[in-house]
Amino acid sequence: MLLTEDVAWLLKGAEPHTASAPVPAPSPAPEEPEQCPVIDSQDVPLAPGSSLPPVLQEQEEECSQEQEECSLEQVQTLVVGEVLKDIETACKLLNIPADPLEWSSGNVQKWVLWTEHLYRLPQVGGAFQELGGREICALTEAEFRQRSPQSGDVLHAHLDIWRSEGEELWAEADSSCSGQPIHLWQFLRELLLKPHSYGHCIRWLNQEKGIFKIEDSAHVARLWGLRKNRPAMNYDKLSRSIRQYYKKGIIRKPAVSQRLVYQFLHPV
DNA sequence: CAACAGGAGGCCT
DNA sequence: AGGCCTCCTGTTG
Repeated sequence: MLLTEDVAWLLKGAEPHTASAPVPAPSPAPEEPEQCPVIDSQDVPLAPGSSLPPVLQEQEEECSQEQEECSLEQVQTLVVGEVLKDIETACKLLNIPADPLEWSSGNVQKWVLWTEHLYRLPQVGGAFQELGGREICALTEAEFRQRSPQSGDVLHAHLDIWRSEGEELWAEADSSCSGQPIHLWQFLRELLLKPHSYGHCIRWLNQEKGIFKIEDSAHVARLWGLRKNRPAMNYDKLSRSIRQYYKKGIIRKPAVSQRLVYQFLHPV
């Protein structure tokens, strides 16, 4: 969760047009028109499972010495790749298009709720109700703050990232995410695969054995409810659905039963 | 008191 | 019919 937020500030500061420039249309990257769609960051020395911050620090130190442009570009490539993956995951989990311009008012509401729960922002209530994707994208940061004095600026920053990354993803995400309904076990696995985003509410105890623990039952239930459009979802009902998996051999209680700890039977 | 187990009925695709 | 959602009773730590 920290990562993406750090990334938000990093991107803001690193972008050529800083601060509140009145950007009318979602501005694609002004440079490198051809090679930017490469999401896979193979040229970057980063192990798949390793965390980002140490690398960033390393790069930034180099930045301050010399080769500012080159290092900065590497960092941006790295960061953009991570952000793209995060957005892609969120799209799948929320079942909304990656491009905010395509959002319905329901999608907007979902995104707001999701973002404020993911980053534990103060709840904005209906501040953005009845707004479609195009409308919320047209709002300035000031208007965001006006509608939500407490978290409007953060929401605006996140929407900015979605806007700049969205159109690259929407074709791919559209084909992969807006499909059949996701299963609960798939949803849980997706959360578990994004520990830096969801590790505070669900995490592996032993990934090899598929054993995981729900750290914040109410939070996980809320996210599941958002995904399924079930505002009344709670852990009591979510756990009942998990229990349905017992006889199907998808999830079980581990040998030593612990509260809020479950185990996938066919780990992947 | 919250998590846990599981029956039963309804709803939707 | 399968996969939940909802509501329920009862048990357990």
